[in-house]
Amino acid sequence: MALAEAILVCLTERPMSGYDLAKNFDASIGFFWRASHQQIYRELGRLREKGYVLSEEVSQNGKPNRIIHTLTPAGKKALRDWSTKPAKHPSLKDDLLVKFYALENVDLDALKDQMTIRIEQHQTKLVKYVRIKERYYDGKDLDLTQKGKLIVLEQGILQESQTIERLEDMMVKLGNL
Amino acid sequence: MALAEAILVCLTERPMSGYDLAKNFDASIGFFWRASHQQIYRELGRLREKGYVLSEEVSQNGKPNRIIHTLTPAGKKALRDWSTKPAKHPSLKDDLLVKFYALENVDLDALKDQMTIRIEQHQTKLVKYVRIKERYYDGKDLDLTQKGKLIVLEQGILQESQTIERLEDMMVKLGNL
DNA sequence: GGCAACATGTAACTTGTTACATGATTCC
DNA sequence: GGAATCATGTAACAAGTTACATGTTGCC
Repeated sequence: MALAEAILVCLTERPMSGYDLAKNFDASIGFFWRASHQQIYRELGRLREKGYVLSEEVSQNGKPNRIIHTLTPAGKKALRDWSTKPAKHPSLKDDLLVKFYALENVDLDALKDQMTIRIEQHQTKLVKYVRIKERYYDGKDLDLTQKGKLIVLEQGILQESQTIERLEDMMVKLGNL
Repeated sequence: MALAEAILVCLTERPMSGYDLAKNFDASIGFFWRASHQQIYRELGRLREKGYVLSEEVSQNGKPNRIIHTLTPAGKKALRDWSTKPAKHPSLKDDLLVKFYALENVDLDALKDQMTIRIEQHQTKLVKYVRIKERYYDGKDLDLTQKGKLIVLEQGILQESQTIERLEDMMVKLGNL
């Protein structure tokens, strides 16, 4: 289970509230590990119990109070330990490909529409990644952590553009049946 | 939830036992939808209750009895209905990329080892796909369903080889830090 | 005799999703 | 006045994992 670790990874950057984390999981780290705010709050509770994070309430003028979670030395150690354990193969589950597996029992027009939507989703992602790269990484001096993030970002950019190409190819094949 | 539908899709091909389905989820359809035998048996129970499959015990000489599940017309209809509903974005969760996100808090040598293993896993998959294509699809006359499977298979082959390239590129970058 | 493959399941637990619940501030 | 964003959570349920449980046949 790497949700715990994904949260710890986020907190290496800076202490954050559950809300901040949820936004992060919608943006940066969420590009390859998605989690809802409910999951994050539940997991934060467990991390607190284990002593991997320290949670402190901070009052803000006007706005509701925030609870800021800070990575503890124990949390940092847990993260390093986890990093040495073998990575699991990523879980793959794709509706769309399942549908291709029984073309005779499927609505082909609906499938084409879904392909179009899927392609657009990947294009949106691609644009997002490229913008982030240009804004935060291009032409900057980077430390080790930033270099790691850049590697992932560049791999994401490649992956998205290749995925789009493959989906477009599938669309053509679907049209020529 | 598409596990139910993935099972129904498998059963369009031919009636099968839970054991057969589990093997299928280890091989063909499992390339983009993984499920354990426990999940499959549980789901088969539900599909039976809904009337989407018909389950009949068949005795075999010597071997333990098998329970053969057949897709019903209601199941076929459910499948077509499902096919028109929007596909979900595939769930992405990748340990390995999470680890890249906090390079300073991670064991770099261990990470490299994990990358090597990951690359090998994709190579194994690639070989498997290519063999299946050669053995069952190349130079054959194909019906609609087989054509759909071939499309997925070819997209899988491309995906795997591109993934291997990207991972190798990441390895090089990791070495040059 | 032992191991792999065949064959089907239950139980306990962890993860992930959907819906509900509340309340403040800021911008239009 | 209404919508969006900020901010935190609970409850119920669905899906996925791990461990347990049992018994056969066929091959070496």
